[in-house]
Amino acid sequence: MPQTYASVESAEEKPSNGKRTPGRPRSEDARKAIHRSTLRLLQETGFPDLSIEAIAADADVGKATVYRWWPNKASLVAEAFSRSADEELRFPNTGSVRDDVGIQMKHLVRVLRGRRGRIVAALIGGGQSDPELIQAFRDRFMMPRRQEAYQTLRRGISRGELPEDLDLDLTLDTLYGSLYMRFLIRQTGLSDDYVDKVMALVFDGAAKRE
Amino acid sequence: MPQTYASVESAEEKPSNGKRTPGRPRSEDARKAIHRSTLRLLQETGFPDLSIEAIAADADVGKATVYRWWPNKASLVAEAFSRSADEELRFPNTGSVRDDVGIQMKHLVRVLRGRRGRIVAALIGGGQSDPELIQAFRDRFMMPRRQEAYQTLRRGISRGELPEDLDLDLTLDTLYGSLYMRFLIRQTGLSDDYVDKVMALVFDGAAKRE
Amino acid sequence: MPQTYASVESAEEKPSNGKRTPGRPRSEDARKAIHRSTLRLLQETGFPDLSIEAIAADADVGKATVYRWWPNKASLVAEAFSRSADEELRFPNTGSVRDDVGIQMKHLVRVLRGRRGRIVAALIGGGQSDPELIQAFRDRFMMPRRQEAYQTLRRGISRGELPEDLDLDLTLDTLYGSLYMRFLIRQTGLSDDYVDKVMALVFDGAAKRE
Amino acid sequence: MPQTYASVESAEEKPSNGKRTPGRPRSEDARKAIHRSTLRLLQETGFPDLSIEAIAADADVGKATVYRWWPNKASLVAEAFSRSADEELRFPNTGSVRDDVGIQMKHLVRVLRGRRGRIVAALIGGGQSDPELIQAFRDRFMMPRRQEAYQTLRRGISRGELPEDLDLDLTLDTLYGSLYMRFLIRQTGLSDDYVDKVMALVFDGAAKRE
DNA sequence: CAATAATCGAGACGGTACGTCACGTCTTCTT
DNA sequence: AAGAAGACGTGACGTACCGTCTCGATTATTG
Repeated sequence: MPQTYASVESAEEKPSNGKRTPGRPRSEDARKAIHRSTLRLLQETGFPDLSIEAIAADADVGKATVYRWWPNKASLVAEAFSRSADEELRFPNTGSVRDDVGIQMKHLVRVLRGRRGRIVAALIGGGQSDPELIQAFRDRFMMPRRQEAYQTLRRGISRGELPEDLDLDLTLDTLYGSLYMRFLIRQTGLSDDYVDKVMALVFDGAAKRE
Repeated sequence: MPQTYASVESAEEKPSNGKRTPGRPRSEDARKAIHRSTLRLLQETGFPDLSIEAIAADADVGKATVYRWWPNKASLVAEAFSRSADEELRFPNTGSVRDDVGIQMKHLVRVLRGRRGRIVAALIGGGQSDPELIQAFRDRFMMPRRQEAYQTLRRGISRGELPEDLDLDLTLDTLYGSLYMRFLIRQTGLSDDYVDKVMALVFDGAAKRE
Repeated sequence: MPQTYASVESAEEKPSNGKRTPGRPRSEDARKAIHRSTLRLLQETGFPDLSIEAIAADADVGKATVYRWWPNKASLVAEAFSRSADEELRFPNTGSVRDDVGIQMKHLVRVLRGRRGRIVAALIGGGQSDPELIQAFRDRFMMPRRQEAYQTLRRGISRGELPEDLDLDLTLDTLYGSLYMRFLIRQTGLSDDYVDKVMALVFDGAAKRE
Repeated sequence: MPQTYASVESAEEKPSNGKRTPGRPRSEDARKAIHRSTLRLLQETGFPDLSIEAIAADADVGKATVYRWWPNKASLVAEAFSRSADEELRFPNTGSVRDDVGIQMKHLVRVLRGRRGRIVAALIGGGQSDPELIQAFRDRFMMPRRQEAYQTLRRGISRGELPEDLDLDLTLDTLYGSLYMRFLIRQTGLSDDYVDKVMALVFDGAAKRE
């Protein structure tokens, strides 16, 4: 059966050796309709109230078709989300680390405050009780961006804007953790202005300079 | 009806104006047994798989008794958790802001990594699709601690350790956001050592000093 | 406890020996209100959907007050109904058996077709699965009338209108069974005209006279 | 949806127009097991104490399967009963109306006094507060027999045993009403001998012949 | 006049069954 | 072989009543 976890972690399904598998091929229409319905219903109801029954009905698809290709709700949501992943969260390269990171953080703020924010919240929220879901979120959404973030910070180091021994993960977890704190828990005060203040705090420090 | 959310946000149930409410009084035994079973089953199964059916059975209580006093699973968990809320997360007063905050953060790290961490994760996770639950978490768990945090930071300001114009919420969201980033999303690297490094980063800044 | 079956079969509760029992006496208001609510709700919902919860609420009475005085729903309904029993179903004495019985049967038809018919149907219907209820119906409603019917038929015999060896129960069961057949099962065609035709059939016979 | 009352009144379920309905077909095993359990439990407990929960458990069937096909307990019982309906209540053709009707009435007496009597009582009793149930009883149990009864009486008319203007429904309601009076209300005295006496009374009349 | 006693209303209690919903699996015909 | 359709057994949902209980308050008789 193809619904092993490989299909969640990588989008590879084809054996890609000349021969095609016999029988009716998988329907691309069904796959797309399921993704579309998943994302739409996820925004409306949140992860725990999202039912596969409803997805199948909404996508005009048999329930068995969903179960044939995805082992559980989490992997379906993770895949649907990552397919809709955006180019708008790429890091720019302006010549200034602070600008590069600040610009990207503001893009993220826009995403989180928009309608896709509900999906991100659903993924992280659902992930608290579903290890595979949070894993998928990390692998498919967070890590690709973090790779770029590393490069951006390293450019800053090589330009002398940041110290050579800077702990990249620590820095990024603190910068973005500040955003997620307001997004997930405080659920208020998440704005471009806040990004500027977080940047200033983390780069310059809270303590009084002597 | 007592099952409004007021009863979750404040522990006040008694009208306490001379007259008692008529009818058989609420059973304290039942309330305690329900709390106990809730916390126990929550650790065993996680929030989404926690069923009120199971709680009632485990507590030797009628299902209706649960529904009579709590409008949903979320509020029940929130209340049960906050009743077990800890003295161990108080802020000390050592004479140094950095020490005070650092010590408290390390206590929090210990809680999050321990068995009560599952409950915190369940509350924040469940709260992503239940506004009342995250509200309850903020009001009952987070805010009491934050009040102490404000005082601790203000002591630091008055002692000259921190600048007078310090944005308290910004500072705290960044410090604790860094922890929650690793607790909720990265799910790794949460340690006393990490607390020290976050403290150093936020207080002294990431940027190279001239 | 006073709720033995004596209290259903006879309305006698008072010991009626000079001494009154100590303590607060039973409330007549409550008893009447319960009877009233019982009959009203019985018409609205039928016996199986009649709940003691609803009766108590409707009568502004504690549930325990109902349970204190009646052992079950059946006895409550039977008593409430028999208290409302009518003078309008007495047998007249016109000098003709056929007239006497016909007039009474037409009165019964009017009762069955009216709003009290629902109660009779509820009693007989409920009695099919509750021996005490059908027993109460027989004892309290049917038998008092049948006693009068016997006398009416016997008057007819002594006047020579009916044969001396007439089986009274057989005759009455057939006359009234014909009505109840249309009331309970066929639920149509129950009218004064039908009474006349039943009378003619039973008194004169269906077979062709030679 | 198939669970309309049409499916109770007529046994027709198949559309039987060339095409089958799509999807997994209804399980005949489940249907039979539910019927069997219904009849068995009905005899044991009576209609009001018969729970669909218990039927489903006894039949090793999901509760939803019961609710999918029957709108309520009443229709389930009615259908289960009518499926077990008997050939033993057919009218014979002996050449004498009185014999034909008498024989059939005695068969009915045997049914009512036997274990299937409880079911008949449950149907008529339950039907007093459920119009659809009594309707189903009439349509499925009573009317088929009454059609035969009409023919039997008409044979008697054509043979000159009965007058040409005989009111068939009146006659049958009176004959059978007499039996049901003793079955439903008096709950005593229902015997073959009683049938003979009812026959004599209704055919020859109660009044004294001149 | 106080003490005693049974009632009253109110309403919470542990239960049971309700009828619904979604689960994940299955069985059919069609593509 | 995959598709849709939809029935299947399972089990939790939240609700309604069951009959019992525990309250304070009320209303009588008894000492």
